[in-house]
Amino acid sequence: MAPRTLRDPSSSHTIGFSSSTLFDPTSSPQQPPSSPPAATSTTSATPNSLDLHCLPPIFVIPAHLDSDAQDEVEEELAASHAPLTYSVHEARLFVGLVRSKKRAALELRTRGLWTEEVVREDKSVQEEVKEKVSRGREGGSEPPRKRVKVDGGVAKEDVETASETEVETASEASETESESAPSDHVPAESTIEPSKGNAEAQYAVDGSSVQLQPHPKSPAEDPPGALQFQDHLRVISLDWLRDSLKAGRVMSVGKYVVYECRAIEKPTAPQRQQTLIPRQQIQKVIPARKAQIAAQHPQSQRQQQPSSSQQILDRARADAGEGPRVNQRYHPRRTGLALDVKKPRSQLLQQTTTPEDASPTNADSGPLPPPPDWVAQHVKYACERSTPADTPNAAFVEQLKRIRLARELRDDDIGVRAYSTSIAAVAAYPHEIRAAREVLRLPGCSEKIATLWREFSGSEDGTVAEAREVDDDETLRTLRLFYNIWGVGAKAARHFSLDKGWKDLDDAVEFGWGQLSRVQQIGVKFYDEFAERIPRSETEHIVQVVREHARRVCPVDPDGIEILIVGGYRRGAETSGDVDVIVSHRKLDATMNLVEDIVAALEQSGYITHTLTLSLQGTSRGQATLPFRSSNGAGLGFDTLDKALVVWQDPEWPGKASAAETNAKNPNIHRRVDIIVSPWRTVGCAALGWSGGTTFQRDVRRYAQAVKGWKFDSSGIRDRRTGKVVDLEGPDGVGRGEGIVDAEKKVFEGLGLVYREPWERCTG
DNA sequence: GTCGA
DNA sequence: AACAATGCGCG
DNA sequence: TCGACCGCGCATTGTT
Repeated sequence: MAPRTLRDPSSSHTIGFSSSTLFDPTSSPQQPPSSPPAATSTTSATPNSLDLHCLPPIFVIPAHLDSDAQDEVEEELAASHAPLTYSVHEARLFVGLVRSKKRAALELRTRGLWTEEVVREDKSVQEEVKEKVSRGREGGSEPPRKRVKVDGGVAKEDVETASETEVETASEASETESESAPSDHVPAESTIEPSKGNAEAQYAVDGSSVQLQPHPKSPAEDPPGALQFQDHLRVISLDWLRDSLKAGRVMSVGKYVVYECRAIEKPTAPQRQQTLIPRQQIQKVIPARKAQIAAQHPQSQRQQQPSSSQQILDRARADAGEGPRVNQRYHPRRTGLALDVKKPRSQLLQQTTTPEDASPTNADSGPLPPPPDWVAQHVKYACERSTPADTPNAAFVEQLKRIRLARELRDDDIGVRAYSTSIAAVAAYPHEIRAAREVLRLPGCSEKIATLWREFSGSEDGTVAEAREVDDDETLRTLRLFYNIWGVGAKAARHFSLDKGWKDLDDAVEFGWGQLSRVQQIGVKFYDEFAERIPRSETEHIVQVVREHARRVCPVDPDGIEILIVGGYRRGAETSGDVDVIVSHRKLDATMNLVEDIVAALEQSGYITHTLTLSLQGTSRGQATLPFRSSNGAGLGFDTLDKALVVWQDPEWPGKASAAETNAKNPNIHRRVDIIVSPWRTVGCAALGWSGGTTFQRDVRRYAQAVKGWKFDSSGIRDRRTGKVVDLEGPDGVGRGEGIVDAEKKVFEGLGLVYREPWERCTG
C-alpha cells in the first residue's frame, strides 16, 4: 500500500464551509485548507452593505456546508435583503459550494428539481463539441474508465488526497487491519464517518469541470437584477457572495455561474417515446446534458412494461399463430387448449422414444429425443436430477440468465425464482432442444419460456430481446454496475441509481461515500478485483494456506483438521468468483471458536486484509447447547456454522523484498474467501449445503420440506412439526475411515435422494 | 412465471 | 437502550 | 383463481 501523508481525516474542512473559509480568499474548498476551520467566526462582525433585494429568489444549497456555515451564508443574504427561499421550485438562483455542472445538477435533482442544461446562444455547437472532447480527455467521462480504484486512479493527480481515501477505506474496513501499512495510525473505530470528506476532496480534484467550468463566456454579463432568461435557473458559486462581500458591492453573477439550466419534468413513465431517440445522438449534440439524461433515464425502464411483458406475450401469440400446424400443441393455453392436446401429448411424453409424431411438424421437428425420466415424470426438484455444467442448450440458458438478471435488478424476487427454475430445468436437459414442445414438457417451463425459445431459435444471433436489455438499456446497465458491488443488493442499487441519481462508481465515491456501509465501501474499493475470476490452482493454494493456519491454531490435534473445498470449485468450474472452504474436525470441541482463531492467524500473517462478516452463532450456541444436548438424550445440539467472509490477498510476491524501497505495492489480486467451520456432526449437511448451485440448494430445502416435512439447513436438519433435530450423520458424525463426502452421502440418503456428484449440481 | 390446491 | 424490521450474502 | 416460491446470521436502520 502506498505510503501516505495524512491530514487529520476527521477534520471537517474538506467539506466545511466554515466562516473562516468563507472569507478567506485563498482558500478554495477543494484544496487542503490553508487555515484551520475551527477558529473565529467573523460572521456577525461584518455588517454588510450589499443590496440584493432585486435578485431573483435565492436558494442556498446546503451541501457541504455545516449548519453554522449555512446559517452564516443565509444571514449574509438576509442582511442584504436578498429574497431567500427554501423552495427549490421557487428559486431562480442557487448558491452553494458546487464546482461542477454534474454536481450542481445532482444537488438540484436530489431536491426534486430536475433540470437540463441551457447553453447560451453565443456558444457554438463547435465549442460544445470541443468542450466535450477535452472533457473526455480529461477523464471526465470516458467510458471504460476502469474504476474508481479508490487508490490508483486518482493518485496521479493528488497523491495525498487519494491515498488518504485509500487509508480510510482500509482502516474502516479493518477491525482486523493488517495492511502492510507501516503507519499504524488507525484507531479501528474510525469508521465510515471521516471518509466522506476524502471522497469529496477527491471529487474536487478530478472534477473535470473545475478548469473548464468558469468559462466567462457571455461577456455581456447580466447585471444582477436583469433577467433576460426568466426561466433559467443558475447555480452559482459561493465565491460570488464572498467576493461581493469583499468588494463591498454586488458582483455580477456571470462569471460565477457553474450551471445554467431550466427545470424539466421529472422523467417518469409517460416519457416513453424517448426510446425512439437514440441516446447517443443526444449525447453528441448536447454533451453537457449527459448527466441529467442519464439520471432521468432510469424511469424509462417502465417503458418496457408494455413493450416487454404485454407485447411479447402478444407477439408470442401471434408468433404461435404463424405456425398453424403445431400451434396448439406448442402453446397449450393452460386452460382449455392443454386439454385438447392432452392425449396426444401425454402419449408423446411416455413414448417419445418412438418417432410417432415425427411427421407433423416443420423444419425443427423430427423425432424428439427420448425425454429423460425426470422429464417424463415431472420431477420438479433440481436435487433429484443431474445438472452438469455443460449443457447442449448453453446459449439458450445464457439468454434466460440475462432475463433473470434483469429481474434481479428490478427487484422482482419471484420472477427471479421463476427463471431460476426454468434455467435449472433447461440446463438439466441433456439434448439440444429442437422444438418448442421439448421446452413445454420441462418442469418449470411453460408458455413464456417456450415463446422465448422460439424467439431464440428463430433469431439470427441466438438472442432474445428481453435478454439484450440487460446490456442495451442504460438503466439496467447502471443498476448492474451498482448491484455488482459486494454488499449492494437490488434495493441499494436502485436507491443509488434511481433515487440518488448516481450514474457510475465515481458518483458513489464522490457523492455518497459516507452513505455506503462499511462492507459496501470495501466492495467499491475492490470492485474490479472481486470481478476477476480465480483459477483452480490459486484456489488450491489459498486453501492450502488456510489448512496450514487451521492446523497451527489447533495444536491439540492438528492432524484431525479436515478440509473440503466447496462452491464452484467443487462443481468443477475452471474458475471461481470466490473461494469456499469447509474446515472441520472430528473432535467436537476442536471446531469451537475455530473460525476466530483461523481468521486471527491469517490476519496475523497478512493474508486476510478485511473481514466482511463473521458468523459465530454456531460456536456460541454450541456452547450453550452442550449441556442441553446431554440432558436431552436423543436430541443433538443444533449448531449453525461458524463462517468468515473475508478479503484475501497473498502477502508474498516476487520481488517483494526489493519493493520495500520503491514502495511498490502488492500486485496480488484481492480475493473473496469464505471459510466455513462445521462441527463434525453436521459436516455432511455443510458439504451439501455449500456445494450446489443456488437452485439446487433451494430445491433441496423445498424437497426436504415438501417430501419429508423437514427444515434443511447447511448446519443441520430439523423436523418442522416437532422441531427436533433429524440426525442423518450419526450422533457424532461419520466414524473413522469415513470423511466429509461420506457424511454428505449419508445426508443424501437420509433425504431419500440419489447422490449427485458435485458437478451434477450446476443448476446455474 | 409456474405450479398446484 | 432494547427491540423489530429490512437488506444482504451464502450456496 | 389465488397463494407460495430456502433458510439462516449479521449489519444497519428504524421504532419505542
